[in-house]
Amino acid sequence: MEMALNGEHMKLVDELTQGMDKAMQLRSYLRSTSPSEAQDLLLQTIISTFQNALLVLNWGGPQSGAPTPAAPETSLSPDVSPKSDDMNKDFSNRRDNGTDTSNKRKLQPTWTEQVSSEYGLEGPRDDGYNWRKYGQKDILGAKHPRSYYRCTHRAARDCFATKQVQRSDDDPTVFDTTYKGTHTCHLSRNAISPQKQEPGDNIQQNQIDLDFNTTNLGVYNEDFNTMDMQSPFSFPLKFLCSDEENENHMSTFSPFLYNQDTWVDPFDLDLDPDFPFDIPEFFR
DNA sequence: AAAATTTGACCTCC
DNA sequence: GGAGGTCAAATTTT
Repeated sequence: MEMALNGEHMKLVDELTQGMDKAMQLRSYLRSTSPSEAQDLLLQTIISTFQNALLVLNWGGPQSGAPTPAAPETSLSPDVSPKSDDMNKDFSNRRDNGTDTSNKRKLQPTWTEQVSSEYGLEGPRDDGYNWRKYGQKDILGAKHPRSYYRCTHRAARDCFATKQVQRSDDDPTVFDTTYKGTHTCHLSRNAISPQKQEPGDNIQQNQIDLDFNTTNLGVYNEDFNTMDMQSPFSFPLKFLCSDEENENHMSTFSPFLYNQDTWVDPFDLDLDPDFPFDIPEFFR
C-alpha cells in the first residue's frame, strides 16, 4: 500500500529537508550567541517555510501515496528516527488491540531540535505544551540520560505526542529534543464543540494536526512590523492532508502564538481581553 | 488527594 | 543478549 515517491518528488523532499536541517543548525548556533529578535524571527520563518513545503509535498501531494510522513520525519536527526518503528510495535502490542493508536503512530512526524539552556539552566525552555515524564534511560555512549515525555492530555484528549530530551554530549548547555507525533489536544477541544462534532462519527480521530512544532510555527508579535507581514497571524490555516486510510481531507493548522515570553494557545485568547492583537476569526 | 516523577521491570528489535 | 522505549508501582510534590 505504500506507494513509492517518484524520483523528482523524493529529490525535492531531500533538498528541502537538507535546507531545513541547515536552518535549524544555524538557529541552534545563533541561539547560543544571543541573536536579535529579528534574526530569530527570520530563521523561524525560513524553517516554517521549509516545513510547510514538506507538508504540502508529503500530505497534499499526489494523493495518498502519501506515504509515511516523510516530511517531518525528515531525518533531521538520522540517529533518532530509525526507532520510531519500535514505538509503533510497542504500542500496538501492549496497549490495545489497537489499530487506532498504531495507525496514527505510523503517520507521526518526527523531528529534532537543539535548544540552548540559556532559557533555563535546569533544562530546555517550555515549548508551550504540557508534558508528563514517563521514563528515563541511560543511553549507550552518551554522557547524559535520555528523558521520555508524553503529552499530559494523552488520556483525556487522546493526544499521543511524545518527546525525548537529552543533554548534548558536546555542549552540556544544549538539549537535543526529539518530538514524535503531533498534538491533537486542540483538535479534541474543538471536537467538544457541539456544532463541530457529529454524533458517532470518527472524523476527529482521522484528522492530522499539523501543529507539529510550536517553536517553529510560533508567531512572534515583536518586531513583526519590521517584516513585511500583514498580520502576526498570517499563516496558512488549512492544509490538504491524507489520513491513514489515504483519503484526502482538510486539516486544521493551529500554531501557538508567541507573546513576549510566553506561548499562547490561540484557543484561549478569548480569555485574555488584553491580548494586543485582534484574534483571527479562526480561533474564536 | 491528586498529579507528577522516579525507577526497576518488561517488551521488542537487531 | 544488549539497547532503546514504555509500563506501572512506589514515591514525591503540589
